[in-house]
Amino acid sequence: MKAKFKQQLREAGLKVTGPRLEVFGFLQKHDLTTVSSVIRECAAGADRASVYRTLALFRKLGIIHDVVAGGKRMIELTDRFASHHHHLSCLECGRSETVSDQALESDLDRISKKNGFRQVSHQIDISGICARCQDRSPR
Amino acid sequence: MKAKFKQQLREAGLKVTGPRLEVFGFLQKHDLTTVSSVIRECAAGADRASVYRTLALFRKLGIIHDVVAGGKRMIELTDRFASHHHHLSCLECGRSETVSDQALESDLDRISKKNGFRQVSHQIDISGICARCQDRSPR
DNA sequence: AGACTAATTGCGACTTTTTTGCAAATACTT
DNA sequence: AAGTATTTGCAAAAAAGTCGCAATTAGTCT
Repeated sequence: MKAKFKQQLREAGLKVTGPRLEVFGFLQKHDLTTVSSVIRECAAGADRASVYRTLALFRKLGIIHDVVAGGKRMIELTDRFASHHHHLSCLECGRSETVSDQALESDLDRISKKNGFRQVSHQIDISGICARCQDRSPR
Repeated sequence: MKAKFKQQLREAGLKVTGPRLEVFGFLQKHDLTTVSSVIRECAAGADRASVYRTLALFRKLGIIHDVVAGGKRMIELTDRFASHHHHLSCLECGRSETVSDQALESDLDRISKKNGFRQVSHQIDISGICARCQDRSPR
């Protein structure tokens, strides 16, 4: 996966640099994360400004995308660098579970086609209370 | 709809004020919008700080929620004040179309149940190229 | 209608987040 | 190993969001 990443950069005439590897590595370890986490955790290997520039670049290259999970803005690797999935976000504990569902995917395709839309990507976030939190504070 | 809004405020012991009406009215007119648009367009009737406070309040009261459309962070009225729907966002022209689909909704219910999740809300964004933009710049 | 009171506003100062210019450093080519 | 275009870190600036507080206002009670 890291090889594919390097290849994509080189094919675009871009350099494989320390900050880019650092940020990419972090994103691989923490699939769903925030900009401020990346800044904080990559501080040793990448200046704040470089993190912003790197994230902007990754976005443009389709390496990451922005999503909302549990009402908060997050970033994560796109399907090319992580398996396609969606999120169930718990509003109480903040954790996000990952789901994949074929029927869901077909519906989204059908809807896109019906509207003459050429789909590039999609994202789904289900917010609610996870099983564990329901047990802990029953209602 | 505006009556229901006023009622909700009063029932919560909150006042119906100029800024709140102004912001609510703007949100009704521009379903999918951004914080900065609200600030800009409501400047006459609400100070920047009041807009932030008002939006925070609306969020807490479940009057608005944050969504991502076409990769950008937007806000819109929740289902109670606008009919439930999702978005097809064009990455080229930036416009968003609205869709409702029952099969999709059932999928989300099924997925939530399967994971023991008590669903509170969900959001979907399909990003791509709309029919019009495909015609204009064919590929 | 007028007075009372708690909620809300606008303002300005402030913090946080994001962007930008530029000289120095670095990755890649030859 | 040198050459070059890209990228980085830094510092400064712009943009976005927050907060305290005195003044104002909506709703209530007479």
